[in-house]
Amino acid sequence: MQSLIEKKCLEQGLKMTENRKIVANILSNSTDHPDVEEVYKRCLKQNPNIGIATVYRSLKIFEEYNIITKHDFHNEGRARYEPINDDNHHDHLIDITTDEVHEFFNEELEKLKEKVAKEMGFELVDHRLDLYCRPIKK
Amino acid sequence: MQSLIEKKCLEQGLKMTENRKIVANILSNSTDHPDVEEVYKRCLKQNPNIGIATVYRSLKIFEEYNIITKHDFHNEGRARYEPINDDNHHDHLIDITTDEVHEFFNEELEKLKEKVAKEMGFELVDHRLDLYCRPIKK
DNA sequence: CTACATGCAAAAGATTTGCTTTGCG
DNA sequence: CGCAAAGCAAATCTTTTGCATGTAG
Repeated sequence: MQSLIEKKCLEQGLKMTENRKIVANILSNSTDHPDVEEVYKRCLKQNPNIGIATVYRSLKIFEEYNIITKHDFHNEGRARYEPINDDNHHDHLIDITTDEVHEFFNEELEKLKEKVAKEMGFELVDHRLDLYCRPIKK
Repeated sequence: MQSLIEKKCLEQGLKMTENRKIVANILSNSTDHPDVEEVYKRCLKQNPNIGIATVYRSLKIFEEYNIITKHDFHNEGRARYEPINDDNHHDHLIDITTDEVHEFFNEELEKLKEKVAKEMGFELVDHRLDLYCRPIKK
């Protein structure tokens, strides 16, 4: 069955090789914002011959076509990826005690971002909000 | 005259060597979020013998002591720094046509961040909001 | 069939580290 | 004086690239 990412690639006219399908499917089925090394490891299970350069190249292309997006939470020095889902924009809340990433969406927050940009004379093209938090102890 | 960063270092009991003073002063007097290479270049004017490793080490220490903060706008693969000024928290609006970084502060936005975190059962420790924008043409 | 994707290894860029010397407190 | 800082070069880590070969459209 064809993943959403794969579908978007085809719409954009990207050549769908075996490797690109694998990378696309892995990202489509991930909810944990994996880094490149992790994506590579998961790819190896489906194609033991894939090179990490191919993984880097695939991710870069998908990103250029706005099919996936890159993150650098906590400036950890290594990129993490997640699929872009147009009707599911969200921000991130990172639990600093576990490094777990939670997604959230707040309409009011979104409107406010637009408003601030407009007030400063800009049109909002993209944005990134990360909240680094500690769980409230009972 | 002693910079704010230098003062904070002393408060924390950090050893203030000539090089640390130089790095501290440069950052205190910068408003442009310079990257390490740029900080290094500015240091060289005051001490032609300083090594880039020293600049990296100083920045890292200042960051650990919460005296400065690191950014990775646009995932450009290279860290940028700015001083932390407790009574001057702000977010960033990046003009994608020029890469200029504008700072802004919006009380409502700040409150909303806290509120969202609390609703999810977390205490907000740190946060990062970057708006990537295009100037509105008249 | 042809242009583009791939694998591999080497290169590049950013940052860190080991070791010896220097200098702050 | 003693321990942490600095300089230099080598090491490390992540990402990119050159080149010969394979493959989707």
